[in-house]
Amino acid sequence: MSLSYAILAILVSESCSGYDLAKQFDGSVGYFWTASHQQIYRELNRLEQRGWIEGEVVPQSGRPNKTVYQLTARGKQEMRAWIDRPSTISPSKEDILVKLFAGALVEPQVLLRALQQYRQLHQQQLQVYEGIAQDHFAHPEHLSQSAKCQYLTLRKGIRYELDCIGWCNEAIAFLDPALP
Amino acid sequence: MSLSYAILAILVSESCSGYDLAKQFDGSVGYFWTASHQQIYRELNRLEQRGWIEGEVVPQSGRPNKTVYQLTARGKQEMRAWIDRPSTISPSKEDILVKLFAGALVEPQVLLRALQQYRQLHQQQLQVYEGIAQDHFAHPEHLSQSAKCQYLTLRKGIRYELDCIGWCNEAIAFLDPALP
DNA sequence: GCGTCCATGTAATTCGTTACATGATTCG
DNA sequence: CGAATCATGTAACGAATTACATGGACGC
Repeated sequence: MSLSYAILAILVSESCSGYDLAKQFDGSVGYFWTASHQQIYRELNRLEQRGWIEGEVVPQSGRPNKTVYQLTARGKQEMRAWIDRPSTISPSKEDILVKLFAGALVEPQVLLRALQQYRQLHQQQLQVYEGIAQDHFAHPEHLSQSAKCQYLTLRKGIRYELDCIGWCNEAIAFLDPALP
Repeated sequence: MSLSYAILAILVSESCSGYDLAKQFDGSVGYFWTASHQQIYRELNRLEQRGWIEGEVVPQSGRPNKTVYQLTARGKQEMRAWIDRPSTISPSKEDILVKLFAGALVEPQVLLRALQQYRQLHQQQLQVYEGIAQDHFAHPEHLSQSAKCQYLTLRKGIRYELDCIGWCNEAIAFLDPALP
C-alpha cells in the first residue's frame, strides 16, 4: 500500500530506474523504509499501469538497457492527495518488547544482555546518523525547503535512537540487581 | 517469523485459547504487536505441529468448545533460546517521513497540517498509556519481576510518544514561516 | 581469475488482510 | 428484539521475503 508512495516520494526529486530505487532504499531512504528489488519492479509495473509514472527505455552500451521512470502529472496529483490524507499509527513490532514480555522465563542476566545488545545496535545507528548530520546538514537554517524536509527525517532518526538508548539505560538500571 | 514468538510470550504467563490470544493482541500486547484471529489460528496449528505448544480441548456448555494451548518444555526452551539470540533493527515505516521526503511537492501549509495530525495521534496514544500507568503501575518499585518487565514495555511506549510529540514540535517550529 | 557493479527478472513460500460463515448466549 | 460476546474456522488475495537466474564490464 504505502510502498507505492515511498517510490513516488523518491521519484519527486529525481527520475530513477528500478536499480536506482533499490539503491535509494538501501541507503538514505532505507533508514525509514525498505524494499527489495523484487518488490520494486512489481510495484513499478503497477504504478505505470495506473498511469502514475511513465517509463522510458534508455539503451546503453556495454551494460543492460534500463527503464527510467518519472512521475506523471496524475502521479504528482495522487501524491499530493495522499500527503493531505490523515495517517494512522501502527505497532512498532520490536523484538525487545516481546522478549521483555516473556521475561519471567529467563534469568534477569539474560534480559540485561538482550538490553545491552539492543542499546549497542542503536548506539551504532546513532553514530551513522550523526555522521550524516555533520557531513550534509551542518547549517540547517540555510537549507532549501526540500533539504529542510530531509533534515527533519534525519532529526527523527537521531531523536529516536537517543530515546531508545535512554529507555535502555533506564530499563537496565531498573532491572539490574547489582545496582543500589 | 516473530509472530510465533509473540504468541509464545503470551503463553508464558497464561494458557490461552485462540480467542483469548486475539483479545490480548487487541489489548495490551497490541500496543507493540498485532495479529488477526486468522493469523493466530494458523500459527497455533503450526506451533502445535512443531511441538512447541500443546492444545487441550475444553468442552463447554452453552458455548462452543475451546482449545486451550500451553507451552511445552520444548517450546519454553525455544523461547529462551530466542530471547538470547541477538535482534536486528528494522525501519520504522512511518508515513509522515515519506510525506516529508516528498515535501517539495506541496505547500508548507500542507506539511504543517500533516505534522499536526501526526502530533494529535501521538498525544492521544500518550494519554492511553498514562492512564494505564496510573491504574496498574502506580508504584513501579514494588512489582514482581514479570510485572516489572511489563512496566518497562509501557515505559517504552510512553517515551516513544513523548519523543514523537517533541520531534513534531521541533519540526513545526522549524518549518513554520509564520514564526520568527 | 575473482569479486563487484549494473540491470532486470521468475518462482516459491510465508505473512498479513479482507471477506464469508456458523450458532448459541447474554445484556440492554 | 437486536447487538455484542464467545469460539473457531475456510477461502481468496495481496504483500513481503528468500532463493535462483542471467550476463557483460571493470578493477585488483
